[in-house]
Amino acid sequence: MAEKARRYSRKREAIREVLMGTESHPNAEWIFNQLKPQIPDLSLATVYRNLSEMKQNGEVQSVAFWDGKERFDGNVKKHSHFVCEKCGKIDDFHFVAHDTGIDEFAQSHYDGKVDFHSLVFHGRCRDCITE
Amino acid sequence: MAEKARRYSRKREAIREVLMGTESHPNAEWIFNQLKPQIPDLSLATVYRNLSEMKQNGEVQSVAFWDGKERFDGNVKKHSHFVCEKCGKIDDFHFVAHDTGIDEFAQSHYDGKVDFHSLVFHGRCRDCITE
DNA sequence: TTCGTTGCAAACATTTTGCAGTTTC
DNA sequence: GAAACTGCAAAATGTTTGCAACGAA
Repeated sequence: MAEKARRYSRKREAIREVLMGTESHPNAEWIFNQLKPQIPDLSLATVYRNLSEMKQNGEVQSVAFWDGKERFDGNVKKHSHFVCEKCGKIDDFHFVAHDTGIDEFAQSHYDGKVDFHSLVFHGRCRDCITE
Repeated sequence: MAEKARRYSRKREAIREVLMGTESHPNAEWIFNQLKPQIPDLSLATVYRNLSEMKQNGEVQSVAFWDGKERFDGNVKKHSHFVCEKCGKIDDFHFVAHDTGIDEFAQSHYDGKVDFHSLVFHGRCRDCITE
C-alpha cells in the first residue's frame, strides 16, 4: 500500500487551473474542451484520470451528478451549492454558511464515522424560471 | 404537453413495493434482482423505465449516486442520508431534522426558484470503520 | 534509468431506446 | 380498439483501462 510518488505534469496543472478559474462546476468533457485548443494532444482519458486522482487526493471535489455526468469543483473549501434542475447550472451558495457543527451533532447520533456533509439546493436558476 | 394517461401495471406496483419495503436505498439492478424470482419475465428496462417515471412523478426520489449507480428511496418525505464511502451503504438520518426554513432563507438570497435541498452526510458506516 | 504520465483505442457499465407483442381500460 | 406497458436486443453514453511511447526526476 505504498504511496505512489508524484511527478510534475503540465497537463494536470492545466486541468487544475481550468477548474480553479471557473465557477461553472464543470464535468470532465467541458474541461477537456476548454483545454483542447491550447493543448491539442490532450486526451479526454487524461482529464478523467487526473480528476479522479485529484479527487481522491482531496484537491478537487465532486459536487453533483447532472444528466449522468459528474460535476467538479476546484474549491475544496466546504460550501453549499444550487443545482438548476432544468439547465444543469450549478452555483455556489456561499451565503448559506457551511455548518460543521451539524457534523458533530450527526456524529453524536451515529455509530459510524461522520466525515462531512454536503448541502445542495435544487430548483430553477434565474434563466429557467420562465417555463 | 398533454399528460400521459396512466394505467395500472402489476410490475410498477411490485417495483414500488420493493422500494417502499426496504431501507437500503437500492439501485435499479438490486430491485430487479429482488423481483426476478417472483416475476421471471421482468426486464431490467422496465425497472429503469418505471423508476424514471416515478421519480419524475415525485413518487420516489433519487438520493445519491454511488459507484456510478443511481440510488433510490421510496420514502419521498424529505430527510437526510448518510453514505458510507467505503461500502456504499446508505442510511436514513431521521434524527437530523429536515429544515425547510433553510429553503426559505436560501430563496430570500437567490434570484432563481429554490424548491428543496438535500443534505447528505458522508463517512464510514459502523462495519467499515476498521480500515 | 526508473517509473509516473499520456494518447489512443478498445473495453466497460449503466442506462436508454426502437419495435413488436401484450395488457389495461 | 386505443393507448399504455413490456421484453428483448441493440444502441447510446459516460467512464475506465491496457499498452506502448513519452517525460520527469
